[in-house]
Amino acid sequence: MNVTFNKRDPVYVQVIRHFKEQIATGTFEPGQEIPSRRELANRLKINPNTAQRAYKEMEEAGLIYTERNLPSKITKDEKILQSVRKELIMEAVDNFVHSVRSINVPVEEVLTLVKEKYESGREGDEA
Amino acid sequence: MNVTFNKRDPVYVQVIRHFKEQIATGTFEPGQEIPSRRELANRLKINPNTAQRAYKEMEEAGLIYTERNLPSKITKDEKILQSVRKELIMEAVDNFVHSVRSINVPVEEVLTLVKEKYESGREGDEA
DNA sequence: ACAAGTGTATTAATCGATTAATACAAACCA
DNA sequence: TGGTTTGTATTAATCGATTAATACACTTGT
Repeated sequence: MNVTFNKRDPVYVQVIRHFKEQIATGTFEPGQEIPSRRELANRLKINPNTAQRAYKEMEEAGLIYTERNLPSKITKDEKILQSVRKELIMEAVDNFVHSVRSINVPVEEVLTLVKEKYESGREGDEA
Repeated sequence: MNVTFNKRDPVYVQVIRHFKEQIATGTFEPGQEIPSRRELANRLKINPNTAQRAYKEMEEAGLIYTERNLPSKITKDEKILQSVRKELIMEAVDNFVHSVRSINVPVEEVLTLVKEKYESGREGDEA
């Protein structure tokens, strides 16, 4: 549970992003308990309401669920879990293609650059 | 000179981006005159100060230059002109690779998706 | 000389999302 | 039972970047 915040995006957005990445990589199991709002706030040194906001949006998106006032858990819905990965990928691809298209970069050049860049930092998996 | 603004990014940032794209694609020639601040503001329906801010930042970056109070012009420095394209591309590639790495997408899958997406919308050149 | 168009600088207002404060309700556990 | 921990809701404050208002200086062309 290590998150480094940039100051460009809102904290709650970055928290959501972090959870989505954990889900997409399979670090979170279906049904797994996640930290309480206050617990997460303590760990990340953020305001409890900010944690709450992140959790609330994730719950509305079906990523987590809450029964009574027990600690929230990762959804067990495999469809949703898989779609998280797909959506993260598609979003990245869409943004990227849009960017390079707007400056007329040939597709071959694009592919070469991506491949090189991807393989250049190839050790372990730092986010 | 057609710009569609989103409401996520500041206007002046989008204006700069627009000019950079024009430079990167060669739509602007070295030394070419560009619209005055007020003229641009009129065309784009934005505040003159917003146009000024965009121009000021572009001037600081060496993209344009101003002699006395004549209309500003695109720089003639080929080094800078070329670097604009390179930087736009590199920025896009960096962001993209970072995104897909953080969710462990294999490079082959990434390349395939980019290629497909890139070639899917293949007609004319809409930004 | 004058009018209209440049670029520039200083200062102020806006504006909205984000973050925070606080209180409430329910459940669990010792 | 009582204290602690859940989740939740409502409201308020903050906060900073972005945008806007205004005035000035200079040049050009008629």
